[in-house]
Amino acid sequence: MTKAKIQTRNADATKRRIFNAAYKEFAQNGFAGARVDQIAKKAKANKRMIYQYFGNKEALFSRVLMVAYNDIREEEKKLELDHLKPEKALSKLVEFTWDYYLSHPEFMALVNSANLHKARHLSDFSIDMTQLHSGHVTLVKNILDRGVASGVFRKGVDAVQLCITIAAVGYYYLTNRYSGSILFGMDFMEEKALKTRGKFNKEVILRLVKTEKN
Amino acid sequence: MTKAKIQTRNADATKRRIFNAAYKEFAQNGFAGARVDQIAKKAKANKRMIYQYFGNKEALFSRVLMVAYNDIREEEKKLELDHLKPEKALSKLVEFTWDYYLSHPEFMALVNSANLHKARHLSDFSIDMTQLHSGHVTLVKNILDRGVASGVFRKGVDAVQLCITIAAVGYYYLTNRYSGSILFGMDFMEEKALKTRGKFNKEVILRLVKTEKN
Amino acid sequence: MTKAKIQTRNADATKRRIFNAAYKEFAQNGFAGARVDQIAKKAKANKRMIYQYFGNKEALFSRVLMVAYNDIREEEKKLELDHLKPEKALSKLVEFTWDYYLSHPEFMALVNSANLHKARHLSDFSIDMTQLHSGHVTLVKNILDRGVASGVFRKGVDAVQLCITIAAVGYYYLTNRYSGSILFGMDFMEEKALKTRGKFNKEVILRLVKTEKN
Amino acid sequence: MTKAKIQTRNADATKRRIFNAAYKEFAQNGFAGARVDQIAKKAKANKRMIYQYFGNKEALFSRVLMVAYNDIREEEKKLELDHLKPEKALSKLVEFTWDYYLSHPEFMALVNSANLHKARHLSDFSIDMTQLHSGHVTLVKNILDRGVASGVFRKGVDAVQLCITIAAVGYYYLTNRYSGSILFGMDFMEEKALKTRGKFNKEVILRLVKTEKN
DNA sequence: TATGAATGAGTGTTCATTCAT
DNA sequence: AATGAATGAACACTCATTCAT
Repeated sequence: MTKAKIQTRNADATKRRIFNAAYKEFAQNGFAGARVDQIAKKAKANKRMIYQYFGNKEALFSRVLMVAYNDIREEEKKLELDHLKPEKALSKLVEFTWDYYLSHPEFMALVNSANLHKARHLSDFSIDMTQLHSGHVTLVKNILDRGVASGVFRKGVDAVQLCITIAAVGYYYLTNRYSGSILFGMDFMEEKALKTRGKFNKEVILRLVKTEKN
Repeated sequence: MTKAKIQTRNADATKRRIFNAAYKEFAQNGFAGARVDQIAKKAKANKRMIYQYFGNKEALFSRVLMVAYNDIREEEKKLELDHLKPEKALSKLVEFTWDYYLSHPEFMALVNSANLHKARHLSDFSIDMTQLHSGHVTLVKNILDRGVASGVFRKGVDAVQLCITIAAVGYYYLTNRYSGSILFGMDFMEEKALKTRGKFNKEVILRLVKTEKN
Repeated sequence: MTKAKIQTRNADATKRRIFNAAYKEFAQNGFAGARVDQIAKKAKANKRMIYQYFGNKEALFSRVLMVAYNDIREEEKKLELDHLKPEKALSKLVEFTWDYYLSHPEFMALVNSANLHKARHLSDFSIDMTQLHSGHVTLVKNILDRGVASGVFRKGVDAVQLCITIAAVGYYYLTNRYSGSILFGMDFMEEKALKTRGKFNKEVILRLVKTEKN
Repeated sequence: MTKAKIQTRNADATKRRIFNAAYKEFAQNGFAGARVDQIAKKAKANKRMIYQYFGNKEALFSRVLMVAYNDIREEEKKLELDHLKPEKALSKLVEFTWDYYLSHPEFMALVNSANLHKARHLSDFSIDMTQLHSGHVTLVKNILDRGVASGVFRKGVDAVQLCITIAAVGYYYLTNRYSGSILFGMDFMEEKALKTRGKFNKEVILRLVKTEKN
């Protein structure tokens, strides 16, 4: 193994450590609240390396956002929903979305921060983002179409609006879990409460698309 | 003969100007990104006055949050939904929620920032907040109960989950309007898109609670 | 009683409250550490009054210093040492000095602060101060002279140096009581320790001036 | 070939420059009156470096105090008083103390400031300080014991009280040199006056401990 | 590739003092 | 005689970024 390779490997490792640290720091504190010093410290890297590898704080945040969005879609692909019946497929997607948010609360914090800054950190990768996401809409649209064809789903449900709603019902509950717990006087993160909400989400979506029984 | 007070040497007016400026600054930049200097400048007040009247940045943010939450409930009360038929009442509430978020995008930004900080700025007023909000849940619960009694709504829908969902469908769309516009490749804030979403929200909620036709 | 008189009386009372508050504040925090706001608060007076009555922070400090120096001499006069035998008189003076410092620790703090600022706050009253103090030296000198005349004190002890030393032995112990307690590993302010030191001071001074026995 | 390091990019040098500047600034203005900006300026260092190397203003003051106390003891050790006869040793110690205060007036200013703050800046190093100082007491005690053994010193003189008194007679005169000059109407720092006082101090201490002649 | 030292603009906060009534 | 509102400069401290090695 050549020296160049080792250096590359170390460089890659450093870069990855910085990225992971940045991911956490941005998620915990938002873009404005995140500290470059803290990222370097968490990454056990020299601060200078951050600038070497990522340019500056803003570019690093952009990078983190892009990867974050990519990750969720990557996971989604693994579901292989095309093999399932429409109703089951949709139910599983709602469940997946909820579970993903639940196990990746940082994702929501990043998205919120991105929007506070009017998504300007996304605009560099605008095209990639749109393309990446179109797969998601197509996925939902396919399920819907199959459901309509088999008569279990009603016609006329817009796929984009459905996508948004699937995300909304879980996202809102979880991103506002702290204020929610105070306002509603209950622990939003308690196991039972989470189970209840997870089930409720599926009901919201399915009642929205299913054909009325007769 | 008393004259209308000039803006100078008027404690109440200054306090109000500071508050309003803070409201905007926090909404635009989040808690961490907000600048006390900027608030003073926007309020055309001396920075010292901010500390005189509100203590410090954190207390000012707490105050802003409390008022923001109060405002939305105050507006809600004006709807007088008890006079309306259940279905109409619920529809109007969904519409109101959507319209309120639409005309007060700062509200969502504030709530997001509060949650980024784990709602610690709310905990000072925890009790007031809970009480304030309980009225909201009761309102929804009354509509639900009336609907069940008259047979238009199905039994077993949890009022709290419904409250959350009513908020969720509008909040998510609007708070993530910037990233959404990029991801879905459409302008989320375009008039037609807003109308479409507003209508969709109502459908989501009503299909969730309505009795199945036969 | 006329209105003018009441106002005067109130004005005097306010002035006195301010003065007393300033005395404490300067003693507790030194000149630089003292806060005008705090003085006003302690005095339950409007801050503006401080400037009305005393000009500014520096002038107020000057005033406090002058009164502080005056007070100790005023108390000293009450001792009527001329009626006592030289040895007894000197012993009583040492005791008085120690007791005064002990019961007026603020005095030492004020003097220290004055010296940190090179006594510029004293220079306005330079002449008064010198005159005031000359009485003190005279007092000691008289005791010394009487002692020499009666053979109990040796000749050639300088009155000024004696004055300084009488002050020094108590002042140093008390003004440095906090650092002293740490350095010497004992509580300088404990009752027994104070008694020991008080007695020691007298021994230092008397052995210094007394004729050698034969 | 190594070259002598330039002052820039030299952590140790910068740290030392900051320390020295802080020493002066604290001595001149006390803790409260000292300005961090001024320290940076004097040290020709960036303000940020102060925080990098010392944490904050309080910690820097603590550090300065500790070193200041250490320095005087370090110098004292060089005297090698054990080789001298008791009377000579004691006389030399009094002289040293006086000379040290005279050539290090900052030391007294620092100690005064530390005591104004109730020595809280010393408490971090409480144990070190006590231990450091115990050497000083032992030194004096040894001289006393040797003197008693050889019959030149009387029995029963407490070493701690003696230590305090040796310091007191010089410290008081010098720390209050500005007010003293005004009160006593003479220049405390004039060469002759200093000589007189230096001599007087020795007399105070020696008369205190020496055996009465017969 | 990597590092620790350094920077200047800025951060929230507090100060002594003055204004308007 | 008295007040509360207001000010601007200063305060301790921190930021993202760059330099020298």
